[in-house]
Amino acid sequence: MLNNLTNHIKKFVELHGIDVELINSVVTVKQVKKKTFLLEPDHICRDLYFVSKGCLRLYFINKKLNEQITQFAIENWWMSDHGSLESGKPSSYFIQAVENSEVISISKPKLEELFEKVPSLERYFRIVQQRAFIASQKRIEYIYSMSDEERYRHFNSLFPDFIQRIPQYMLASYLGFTPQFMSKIRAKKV
Amino acid sequence: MLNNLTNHIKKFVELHGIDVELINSVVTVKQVKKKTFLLEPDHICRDLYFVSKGCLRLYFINKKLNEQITQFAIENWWMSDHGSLESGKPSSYFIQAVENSEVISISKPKLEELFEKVPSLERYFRIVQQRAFIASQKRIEYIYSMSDEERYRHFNSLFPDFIQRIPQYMLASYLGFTPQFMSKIRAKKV
DNA sequence: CGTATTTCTTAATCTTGATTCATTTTTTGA
DNA sequence: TCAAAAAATGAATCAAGATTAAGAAATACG
Repeated sequence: MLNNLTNHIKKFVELHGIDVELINSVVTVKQVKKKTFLLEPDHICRDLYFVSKGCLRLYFINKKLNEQITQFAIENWWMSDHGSLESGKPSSYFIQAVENSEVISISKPKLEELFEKVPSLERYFRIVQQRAFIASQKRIEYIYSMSDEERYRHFNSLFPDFIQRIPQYMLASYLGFTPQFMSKIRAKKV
Repeated sequence: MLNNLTNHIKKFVELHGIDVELINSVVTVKQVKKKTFLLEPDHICRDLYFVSKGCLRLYFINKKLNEQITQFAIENWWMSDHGSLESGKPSSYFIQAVENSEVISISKPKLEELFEKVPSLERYFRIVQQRAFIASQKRIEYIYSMSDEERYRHFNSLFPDFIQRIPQYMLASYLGFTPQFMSKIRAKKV
């Protein structure tokens, strides 16, 4: 649904009818099946993805050849490899659909054009970017102030329904420990 | 130097003479002595700080009653507790000068006003915010893909002159390990 | 359906970096 | 300039979580 995006934007800035049309004219809606890749390593990331329905994950393969998830995006979140997008250099990340999803994508050049035509989008993305930064800082704070076990329990209490949506090994990866350790603490809980 | 700020902004967006005047009319320059606090826990963070000279650190006291540094800011970096600034809730952080520094500060309401009068600042802060987010994500990537020792060596090779400026225990804190462990790997190096 | 693949669990052993406590070195400021 | 405080080092012991290696339980899908 195209409206999901512009409705989200309207929560932060005013949009006129013409703005909505302009935005909708440059984005594309994609239905992506579970396990589909939107980005793979060695490719330059050229798009921003807005999750209108479903769930995406961002991950890379670490030295021990395990998947390391660094981000999830669910409804109303943006997903991209901002590093690659900004620098134009090849990514080392995968972006993959965790569930069958609907994604609204916009290319970087189209977004730049939009900024000229709809200046209030600068503000929208400033605010969205700021929130992402705050969340990211909060995450670093948690990494440095809680043990893995504490962080697992904390995450559980904050996002009880999200953890139902994804396999446990993905949450273990996101939280930075092994599935085995996760089983251990879950067993303890009872 | 007031110019440090506007010169930095000009690297990202165009500013007219009048914009520069508007900006300079709402910011304040402060000379802060080493160890001075710009923010303390239980206070609401009301300002953004631009480091024109010197170095600031952002830290909190963790459960084990140790200082946990989450950010440094040197010349041309912004520093704030964005979480407290945005929510208006009390901070749990300290912002402290690591060296005698010069800081250009702007209050949140004044910044909001500025956004109305100088719209290109929206773009500037969007870009700056985006870079901060990318750096933050990169840091999370490093945390999850390197051992503490690797991260120390990596940080050393990336910022050899920065590590000269700060006490080692602060770097240990920032990297998330103890000063004792840091001594150990430094001793090993020879 | 029923088999193959994916996901989750258990347990034994091993490693990295924390903790504790003592000592040395460096820096600060009266 | 020298005493006090701050910062860095060292070594012994300890703990959280990784690794390895099975096996069990879910889920997907032909």
